[in-house]
Amino acid sequence: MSTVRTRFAPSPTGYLHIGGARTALFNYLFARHHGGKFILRIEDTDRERSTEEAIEAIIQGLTWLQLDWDEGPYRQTERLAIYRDKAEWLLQQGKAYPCVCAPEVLEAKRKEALKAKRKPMYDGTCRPKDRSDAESIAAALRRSSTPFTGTTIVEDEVKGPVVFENSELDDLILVRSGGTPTYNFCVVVDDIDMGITHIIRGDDHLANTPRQILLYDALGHTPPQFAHVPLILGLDKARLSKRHGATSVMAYRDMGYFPEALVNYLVRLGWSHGDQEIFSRDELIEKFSLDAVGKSAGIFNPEKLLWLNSHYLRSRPLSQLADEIIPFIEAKGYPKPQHPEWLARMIATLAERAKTLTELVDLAHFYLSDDIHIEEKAAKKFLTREVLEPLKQLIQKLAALRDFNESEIEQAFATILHERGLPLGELAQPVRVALTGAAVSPGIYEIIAVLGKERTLRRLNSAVEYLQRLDSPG
RNA sequence: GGUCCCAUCGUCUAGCGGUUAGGACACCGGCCUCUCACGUCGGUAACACGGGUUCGAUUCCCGUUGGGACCA
Repeated sequence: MSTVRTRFAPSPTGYLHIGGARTALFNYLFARHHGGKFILRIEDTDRERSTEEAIEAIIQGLTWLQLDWDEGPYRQTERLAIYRDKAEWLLQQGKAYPCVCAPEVLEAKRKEALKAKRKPMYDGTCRPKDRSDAESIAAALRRSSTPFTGTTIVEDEVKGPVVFENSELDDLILVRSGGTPTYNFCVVVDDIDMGITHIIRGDDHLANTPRQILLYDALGHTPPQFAHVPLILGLDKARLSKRHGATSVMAYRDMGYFPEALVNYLVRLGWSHGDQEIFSRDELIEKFSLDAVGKSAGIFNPEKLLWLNSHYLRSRPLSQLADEIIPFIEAKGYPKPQHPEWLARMIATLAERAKTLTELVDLAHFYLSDDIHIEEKAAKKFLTREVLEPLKQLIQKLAALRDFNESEIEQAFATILHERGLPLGELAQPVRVALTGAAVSPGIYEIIAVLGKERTLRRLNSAVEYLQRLDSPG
């Protein structure tokens, strides 16, 4: 019995982006579903573009999403000897040959082919006509085993069988003249070496797959199962990239998103399970399968992600939110609240109104700071002469409360309203403006209770002063 | 340009020959209500086009169109 082994193999040229994260997620879920292993491999043979920071960033992203891997990170740059050995072996087997064509010559031929509207393919100049002996491996190596006829079929788990004419495939470069192995060669060698059973990757790799299959043959191995998942597109239907806004996974963390929400969003972009929208991690592992992965590319929809995030925000335990919100409070420059319990009470009034942690902090401004700004429009509409007396009365009543809790506060309001024959709105709105600076906020009693007697009275008193100034012109 | 992939509401999708074409996000309205939000009820909105196959096509096949990817 062969256990399932999948891998995520990013090249460390930048942060972990949305598309990569989904590929990693699918690999992770598939492995977990089958009780197999999920392997992380860093494809850093392109030394020009690979950086240590990028490796760190990718690891950080995967960690944040809790896509934990079982092996690795392996690094291709640590495996160069293996590629060299394999190349040598292919050479000895007569399945590869040295190619000494000068890059300029190849380039010229390519341009010529393009001009003549022919497919730019290697013309096989260095291909051994008979059984010429391989001299130097220092020259670029090309695989010579590409058949001229027949077809190579990719039996894809997502796309179904995809047929390629072998005549369309040319001999590909295995090792460059400088001695560095090429991408296609390394992937195959690594996937064989690491016992990968299922290659789940973006469908931008589909066109490379037939050549890779031929390489598996040359190396004497059966190819693994392939599953090419569609790419994620931006709003303009072009492949998702930086110009479509935030594409870095960590940027979403910084914007106050939860990893659960991002995972839930990404998994549903291209995969479905009937009508279900919300999935716990365990459910995903239980239900994920490749045959429910769609064939067509999906457009990244930030609004749905936002909705999912608000869902997770609302269903999160308050104590956890109180914990998670602190860095966001500090990032906005507010003093760090000293009492987690109070913070939890504050969040309780706000949670269903916020979609992200960042938004939660913004909505909490009047709790977090006493330096509140009263919106002019709101003041004009609600802080009018008529409310001066009711406001004064409210201050008295609130000041007299022993238990400053919601029901006591509500009682105080009720008494005043009853005595004066006022509807609640006529007192609640002015108080709301006085306490928060705006005409929109959580329920008035909860605000007052959370703010506490002292801060409430201070703000109500300044509102009274403001109203008295209105009354004494000049 | 060549090769390959793809095509259901604006978006993500269900559908696997016979459905009033379902759900979700977004949008619009009602209800709830101290504002906002949540919640709830309802609404607008899709099978790209043309040929076949079939008693019957959203579904199967072939084209067209459109989009995407790879090749440099």
